[in-house]
Amino acid sequence: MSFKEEITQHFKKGQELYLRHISVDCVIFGFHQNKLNVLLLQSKYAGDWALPGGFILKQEHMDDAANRILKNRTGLHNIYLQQFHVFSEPSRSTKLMNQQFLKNAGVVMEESWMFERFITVGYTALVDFSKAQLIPDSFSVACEWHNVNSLPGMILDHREILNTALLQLQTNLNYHPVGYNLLPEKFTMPELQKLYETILNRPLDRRNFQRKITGTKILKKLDETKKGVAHKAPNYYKFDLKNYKKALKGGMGFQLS
Amino acid sequence: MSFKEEITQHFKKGQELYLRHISVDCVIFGFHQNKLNVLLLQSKYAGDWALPGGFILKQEHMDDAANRILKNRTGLHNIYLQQFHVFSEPSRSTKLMNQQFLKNAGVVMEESWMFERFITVGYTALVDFSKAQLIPDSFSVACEWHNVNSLPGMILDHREILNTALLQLQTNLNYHPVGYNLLPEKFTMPELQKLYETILNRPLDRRNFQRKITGTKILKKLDETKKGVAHKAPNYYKFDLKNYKKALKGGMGFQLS
DNA sequence: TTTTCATTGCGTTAATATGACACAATGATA
DNA sequence: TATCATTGTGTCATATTAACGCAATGAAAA
Repeated sequence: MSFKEEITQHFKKGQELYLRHISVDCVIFGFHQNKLNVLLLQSKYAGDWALPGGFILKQEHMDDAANRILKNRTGLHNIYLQQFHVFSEPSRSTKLMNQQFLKNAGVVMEESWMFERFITVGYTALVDFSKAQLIPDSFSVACEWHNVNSLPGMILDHREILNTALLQLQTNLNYHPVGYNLLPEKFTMPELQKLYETILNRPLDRRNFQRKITGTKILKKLDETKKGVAHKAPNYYKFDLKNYKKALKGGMGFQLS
Repeated sequence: MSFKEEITQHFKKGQELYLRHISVDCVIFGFHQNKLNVLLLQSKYAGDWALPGGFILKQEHMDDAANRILKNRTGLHNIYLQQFHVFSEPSRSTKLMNQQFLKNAGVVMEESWMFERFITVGYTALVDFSKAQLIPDSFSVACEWHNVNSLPGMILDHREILNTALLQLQTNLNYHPVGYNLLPEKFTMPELQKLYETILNRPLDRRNFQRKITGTKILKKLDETKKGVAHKAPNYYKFDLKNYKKALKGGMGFQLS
């Protein structure tokens, strides 16, 4: 099936499958080798990059739609994924923009549910870079991680959505724990600190960080040190899942210095 | 025009006017005489109470829709009103529930955009109880303030929406100022404290409260004391609007004891 | 007029949290 | 065996917080 046929099919089926006017866009942050990346798709014909997104099935919970999108792009599931903001600027997408996209694809349509105005709900997640199996959707040629400090051109208001998510991630770092399903089962304190530093984009005091994190009780210290490393071997920790999840809801309430 | 005609008209026009599947519900808190109230509408035929809500015009920003609803119910505008959560449970409203509502109203319709599934965006605001001119919408017999501690039966998931808003209001109290367009131009420290205590539903230490609020610089102390009161006359304050708005965005960052 | 007294403004103190830094222990590498 | 970057633990001055004391105020009571 050609792309033209595929997309035409998709557009027709979509009208029956999805709620109109509403989309979901996911800002999926990935952490790997002390870099904070975000998952982007390159549009087959627009050239610019887009957040992984999609629509809500007529009988689907919006959270499930977001999880479905995440799963389809990365193979990951059971990830802490949460809505953070609704973007509803009437001019955020226009009929002309959407038609242009199709024209580039060689498809001519006068009317479609896709040409109508969309309000989008932003979701954000933090995943383990290395565990994700990236798969582009049918509109895209590429599905890649991009460093948040060097982002390519992006479609519509996706840059704004991304910035909002990043700001929110940084703000929430003081109140909500981070790291589960992002770090390996066992990890060291310096590894956890690097994660925080990468998100905040600034250095933290090693000793104060340890004191504060330890104070939250979200960690369990293991009777094991990392092997085969130069210099003093750091201790292994794992998350105390019970307290971790409690902190996810209730907050941890400390300020990072 | 009878209600039956009116509602039939409304339903037909709505299809042209509004985005489908999306609604807005406002949790409008009102403060008056040291009580925290919330604005509710009583459905003409359902009996239960509902949050003031509505739909988004085809070319309207969602924030504008929320402000329009607030304005229509209370006459108030330029109020700090913000989205706080999207409620998208597929079963939160059903065709049967909506049809039943109409049947009660004596209107029989087989199909309507109103019967379709709705995702609703919750907005929250805090207004001056006494400045609001309450006006029910055409679906409602009453538009009244209800104390948050004694709420009546509510339709759909409106109770859950309200609870979410209240929790969020309490949580945000540590980071965002409250009181502007809620207290009179000039107010006393005990009055401001009462507002905080009412929202948090617990007493605060008078002296520590004053020290912390003063520390945020959102207040300007006036050279004037309240007249005609028993006991020592408290000083008047007003908000330093510049710092207040800065704190609205950036946060104040203190914990209330 | 004088006294009473609930309330306000300002201050104190102890406990706790924070930011900045010191130092010994570790263990692969030189 | 010595080196040395890194880790674990601790110290200390300062800031913040929670809890409370006390004199000043001024309408109401005596």
